[in-house]
Amino acid sequence: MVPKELRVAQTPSTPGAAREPAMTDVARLAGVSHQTVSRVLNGHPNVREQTRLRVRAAIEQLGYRPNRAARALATGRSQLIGVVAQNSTLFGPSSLLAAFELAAAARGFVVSVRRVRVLDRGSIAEAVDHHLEQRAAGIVVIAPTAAADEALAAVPPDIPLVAVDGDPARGDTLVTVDQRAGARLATRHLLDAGHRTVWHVSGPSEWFDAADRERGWRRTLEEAGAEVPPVSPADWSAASGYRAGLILARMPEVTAVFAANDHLALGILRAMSERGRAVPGDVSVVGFDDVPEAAYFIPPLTTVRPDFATVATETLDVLLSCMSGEPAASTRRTITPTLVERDSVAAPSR
Amino acid sequence: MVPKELRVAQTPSTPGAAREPAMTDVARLAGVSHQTVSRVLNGHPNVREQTRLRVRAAIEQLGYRPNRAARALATGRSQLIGVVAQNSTLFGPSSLLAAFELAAAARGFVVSVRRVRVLDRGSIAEAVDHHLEQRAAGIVVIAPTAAADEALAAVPPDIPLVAVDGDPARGDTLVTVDQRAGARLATRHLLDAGHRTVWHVSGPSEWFDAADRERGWRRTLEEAGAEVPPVSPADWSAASGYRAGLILARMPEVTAVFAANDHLALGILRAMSERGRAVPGDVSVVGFDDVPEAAYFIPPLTTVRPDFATVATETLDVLLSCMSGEPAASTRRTITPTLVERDSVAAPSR
DNA sequence: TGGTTAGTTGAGAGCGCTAACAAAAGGGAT
DNA sequence: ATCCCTTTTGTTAGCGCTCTCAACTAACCA
Repeated sequence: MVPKELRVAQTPSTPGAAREPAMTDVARLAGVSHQTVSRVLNGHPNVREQTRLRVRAAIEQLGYRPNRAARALATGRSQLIGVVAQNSTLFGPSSLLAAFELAAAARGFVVSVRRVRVLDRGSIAEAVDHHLEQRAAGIVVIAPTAAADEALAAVPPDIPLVAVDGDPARGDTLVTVDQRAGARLATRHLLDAGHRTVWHVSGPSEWFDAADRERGWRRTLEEAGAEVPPVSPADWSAASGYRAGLILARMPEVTAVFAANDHLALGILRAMSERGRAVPGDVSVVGFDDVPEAAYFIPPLTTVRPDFATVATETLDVLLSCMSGEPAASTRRTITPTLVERDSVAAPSR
Repeated sequence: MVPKELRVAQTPSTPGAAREPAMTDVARLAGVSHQTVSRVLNGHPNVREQTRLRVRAAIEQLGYRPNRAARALATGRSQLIGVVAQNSTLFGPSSLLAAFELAAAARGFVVSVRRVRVLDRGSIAEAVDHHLEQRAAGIVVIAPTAAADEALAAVPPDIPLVAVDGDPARGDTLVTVDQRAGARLATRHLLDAGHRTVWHVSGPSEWFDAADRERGWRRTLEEAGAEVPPVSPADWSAASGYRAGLILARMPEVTAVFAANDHLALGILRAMSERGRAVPGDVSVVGFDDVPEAAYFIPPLTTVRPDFATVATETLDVLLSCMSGEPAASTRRTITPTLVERDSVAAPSR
């Protein structure tokens, strides 16, 4: 049953090198041409069942794996998706990234991540360039700042590119969390609890998501006819939330705070606790992100949850449809977050 | 100054296709052979300065980028490092991953990450196989469980492979945080504060790091002649820390707890607070990892900090030395963590 | 002046695969 | 049996790069 070429195929002509089996080795063993092997591998329909089986057996026996580099070279396109992300362990970006990698792998893509230290124009451009050099089939940029968006303008338009949480004003492909809706949810919730107004500790203003959360908060307040207090600027860290919280804690008129993310909220919680202001008794707090630990803050934090897994799959979806060259399909997706109610919100004491 | 072939090079023979410039295009424009271009690109020494400049100018002008797939095919090896990691947003693994990606990029490597949902043998094997198919130059596995380690045994020995936080009993290349030393630091610290003994809330026992932290804690207690209380088993989550904490909080004899990570500690902190046991007044708590928010827990958490950036660079270092085929160099590295003292530890009240 | 060397460049083959075409091999219907 | 059509298989030519080896140049010493 097994062809006689067997021994030949197992011992390559260069005995010392012991190179990986190539397609021709499989072909020889199966007694077919390398092209037939290629057809079997790529699921080409016109191959006789018997032949297909023989080829599969040969592949199995030799432990053959196709060489992706050769395939990429021959076809001119790779199965590689390049991702540009920022070097942070922030919950949002990293869970998004993880979810994306998983989703891409499930669809047979390789993902190569390039981290950038800072989100400036040069770094982003360098990272994108790197992916272009790899002949990436598509590029995903998770970099929600204006500088990043500028860098994206320089990318040749023929390569599929999706920005995640980029400039909402951006024309082309974009997948975003509806930050404004999330902020509205949080602010509305506090207002509905009876608070006269809501204070805001914001993220770094150069981030689109921070800016949009602030905008959503402001708009909601205005619509409700509530006073719009000055925002407390911060970055995303618990440390800056703590600093902002220390000030807010001294102001008796502050009864409700919307923090731009959960870590900021954690810092605020601690500042309040230190200054003897009870949460939610004296001050109500709402966060954003729903980090897994938020339910175990003191008190458990009411927060806004964006579904990162959905963002990831939608991103892949958009990218794939761009890659298959159907730009007609909707190239913008917006994911609306939900409110998770816990114990950090109550009616004001007065 | 500019050669006359300029126009020819700019308009490729197939006007419609407008393909990316290849090495021969550069060569034509610079008036040299493609081989010389290759030499310039690879920093080969024997190229006349004038020629080098001419080639560089042509590269610049055409916006040429070398095709990595072609290079990989020709040389038989890629500049790609495959990473197998688990699909989690746990602080340790994800900061390690980020640091590694950054370090690898700095050394000119592409890193491709393959996430696995569960750390069982099959998943790990599949992920490793995937990287093998890519002809990865090296593989890094961040999967600290026994099942993962078994899967690694099946990898052909000629491909450089480094396990991070793998089985300490493992023979070959391995980079680990010295979990035992960290646990000792934490336990010792609590003992030194005057506690009769220290209770432990552990991570999932199939993780090597969890097992090792427990082992370090137990050993330290034994050496000090202290009673070894039963461990409270948990996973890494704040939720399970909370559940364990609820029980510990009911036991008056519990005055000191060492949690296997900071999120567990957070859950414990909350359980204590809920049951009216003051930290550190009634109970002292120490965590592990030093997540950025730990300083803003209530109270700020004393914890053990493993330096993930160092783990990442060491990992790359070991991998690179394996790849250059010098197995003589130390293939095992151990990173010793440090204790970060904050406010969650005090002397027992009695 | 020739011969020897080192430095510099070019020509050609081949890495492992796919794409396009060409050639067999199997059915009916005539 | 002949023709045509469909299905299956083989042949050939690249993809863009690196490698090996040969060829050319210039410089040096005898």
